[in-house]
Amino acid sequence: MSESASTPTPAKSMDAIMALCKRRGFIYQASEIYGGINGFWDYGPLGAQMKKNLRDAWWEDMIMRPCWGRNGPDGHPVQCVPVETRIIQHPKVWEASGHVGGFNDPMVDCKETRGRYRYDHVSVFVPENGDAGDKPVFAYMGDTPSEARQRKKAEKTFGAIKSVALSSLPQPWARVIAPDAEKPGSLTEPRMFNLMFDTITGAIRDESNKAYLRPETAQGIFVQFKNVIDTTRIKVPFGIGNTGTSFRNEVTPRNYTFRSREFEQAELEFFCHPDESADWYKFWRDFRMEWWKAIGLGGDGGGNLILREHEKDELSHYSQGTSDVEYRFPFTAPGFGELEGIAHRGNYDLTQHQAHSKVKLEYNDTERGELLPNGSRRGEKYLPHCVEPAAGLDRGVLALICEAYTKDDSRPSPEFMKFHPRIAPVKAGVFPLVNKDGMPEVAEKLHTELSRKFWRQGMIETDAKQTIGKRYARMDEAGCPFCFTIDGDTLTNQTVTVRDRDSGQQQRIGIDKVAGFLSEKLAP
RNA sequence: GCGGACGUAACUCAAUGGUAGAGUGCCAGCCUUCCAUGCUGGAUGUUGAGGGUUCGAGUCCCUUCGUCCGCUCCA
Repeated sequence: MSESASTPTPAKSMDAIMALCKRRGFIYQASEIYGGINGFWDYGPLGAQMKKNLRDAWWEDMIMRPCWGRNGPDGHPVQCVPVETRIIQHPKVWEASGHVGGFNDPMVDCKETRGRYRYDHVSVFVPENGDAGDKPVFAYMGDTPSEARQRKKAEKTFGAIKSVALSSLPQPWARVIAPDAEKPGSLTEPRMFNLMFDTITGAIRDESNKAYLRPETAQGIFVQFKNVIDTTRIKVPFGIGNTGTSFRNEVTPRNYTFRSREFEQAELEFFCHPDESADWYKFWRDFRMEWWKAIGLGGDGGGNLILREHEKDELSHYSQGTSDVEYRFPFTAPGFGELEGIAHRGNYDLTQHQAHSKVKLEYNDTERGELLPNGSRRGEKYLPHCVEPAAGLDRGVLALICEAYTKDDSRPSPEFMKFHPRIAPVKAGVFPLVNKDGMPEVAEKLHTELSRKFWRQGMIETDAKQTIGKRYARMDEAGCPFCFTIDGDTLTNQTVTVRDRDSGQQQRIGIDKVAGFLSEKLAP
């Protein structure tokens, strides 16, 4: 999450949004009848369809027709192919990727201040000769206020001091004063926080069969890079996309579905020549921002969405650039929470997997290298660079829900969901104005027709009970963009009214034009 | 993992240690020719779970699970 000084819109009530999501069947707590399970959430009927719509939109706009048919920075159409890789990979995949090392951070807690510190980040000021005798020594965290404060105290006690790692001191640390504590001896022994879930493959429970649930889908793509090259005719530059579930054993799942322990990612790894990678990075970064706006996060002039370029010191050593698409969630406002990261990863991952697997992953680019007398090129072998737009689909759903949630007490239906028609789980409602005089029959016929044509995109609902106002209000709450109503005139002139969710305004169109109308509105 | 707050119907919330309720929603029927506000009736709870104190616990105590806030974490 990051802060920004731009003008914040008044934060919506997260409690109201969560209540609506439960009430209307967007999101349920996982295993709710057993008391729930921390960090896991299920989708109800509307949520499941909505998330599918988001996933489909990503699949269509990133893989099947990338970037809406636009050319890339090389002047050619962007090319991408899909894969579907497994949650469980060979354990060495995660050693190569650095996750096995980096995901196991020992922590120490301070019993006095309740502070928690990365064990390997804690340093200690001790006397220069290393012998503190019976006196306490002073722990600190680099680059925090504790450093200067503890340095001052240490110098007062010992005069000349030096800094050593906490890990170099023998336990228990009875004479160590924790970074923000007053008294010595408050630090616990280091404890491991396993951020990757593990499991055992095979029937025999044996540590040697230990496997991990993936913390990201990306590695499955890198691991299959060579197969994709070898078994398709696709050429660099191109992308490989993958959607699927990942797991992170978050220390503190928080903020509704925002930080869940099980979540779905939509990741593209776009491979290109090193010389072109900076251009592709900028291209994808800008397109991804544009895409989120196009599916419904562009409200308020897009003011709740920002593209945040990482500072140089935030970047991994191999990266030439990383940006986050961030949304101003009600629980992060006035700050922002990450929806998607677009990272220039260089050839780090392919290099790692090549080294660990001992399999050559170089690409033979036959369109580069010196021109030969026969008119062909000598070719150039290289490890492609990679640009990675990695989106969180569950976070996307949550952002779209937060953005869509609208409270307007001047409306008959004060709470409604302003979903983009492409994302809305319910695409249309078909109602008889009153439940008699032949109207229900006409409505049922139109409902059947629309259902047959649009079931791939979402639900078409119908309802003849209660007043028309109540039925419109129900549709507003579900975020259904259009309602078609059969009234007395329909029976004589074959027209229906179309009600627009956001304005409440109506127009009449021919009943035979309804499918065409809807089709046009649902297009990307 | 620590500290704090909270947990009652599908939702929002009441209930002095003394018979678990309301509004909304939902269902049925009636009435209804365009925006939840017309009428009648109906269903729904082991008060998150488990234990304890008490003649009696939604209420007090303990344990546990979950949610929210802060710390921490966010590779």
